[in-house]
Amino acid sequence: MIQQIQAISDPTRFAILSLLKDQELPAGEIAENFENITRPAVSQHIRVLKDQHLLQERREGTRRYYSVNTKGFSDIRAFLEEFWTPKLQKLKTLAEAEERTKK
Amino acid sequence: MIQQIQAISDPTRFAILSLLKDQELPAGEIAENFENITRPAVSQHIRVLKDQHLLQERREGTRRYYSVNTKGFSDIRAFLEEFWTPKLQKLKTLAEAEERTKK
DNA sequence: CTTTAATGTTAGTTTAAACTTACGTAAGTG
DNA sequence: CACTTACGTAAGTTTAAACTAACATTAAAG
Repeated sequence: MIQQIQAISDPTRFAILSLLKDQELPAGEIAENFENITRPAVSQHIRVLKDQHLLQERREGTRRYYSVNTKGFSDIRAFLEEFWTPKLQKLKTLAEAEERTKK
Repeated sequence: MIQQIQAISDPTRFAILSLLKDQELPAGEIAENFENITRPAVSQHIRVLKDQHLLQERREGTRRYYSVNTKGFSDIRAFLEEFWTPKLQKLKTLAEAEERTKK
């Protein structure tokens, strides 16, 4: 799961994901969207994202269309939910710790 | 926002966040939880997380207690929600693309 | 006002990973 | 079956960031 977060954290891969958020595109067109990055580099990033199940592939002749795999984000989401949702136990622990240091 | 994700993506920082999920701890005790990492390294990681507003600090004498700043996760959460939530427009675009390649 | 405890900071080294160049492959086209 | 198109892969280089060792700081205690 940490590997999924690492996959997302790279700026280029983040941009690729954002690009594919609402559409599917072939690898070549994805590369055209970036001026400062070559096609092979994009290809490698796609591989990383695919390995982490964050992208899915659809083949059509020589073309390979990529789109975001919504389901791949569920683990990351669940993890972040734990940070977002305030825990009663946590608040209690914080209060106790504060109490202790006052002594 | 990409910097927040990068902050979380490092395994050591990820472990620190997990450790502080339900409790606050002073820097020294955080470091004690990791065998293969020195105290200065932990200190640097704390700095990165604090810069990205993912940790908050409470000073008590010479000690500095750290805990997770729930609010700091809101941007990341909002971003991931967009991937999680299936978009009607997206499904439409995917269908159209599929149609086009069949010609 | 020196001393200690807890922590932060800086410089320099090591390590990981992103990128480029060159080559390989697989599916159509004439 | 040569040729092209669209893409993937591998080797090697470059770049970024994690780590260590040594020094600095800040707040209490004697």
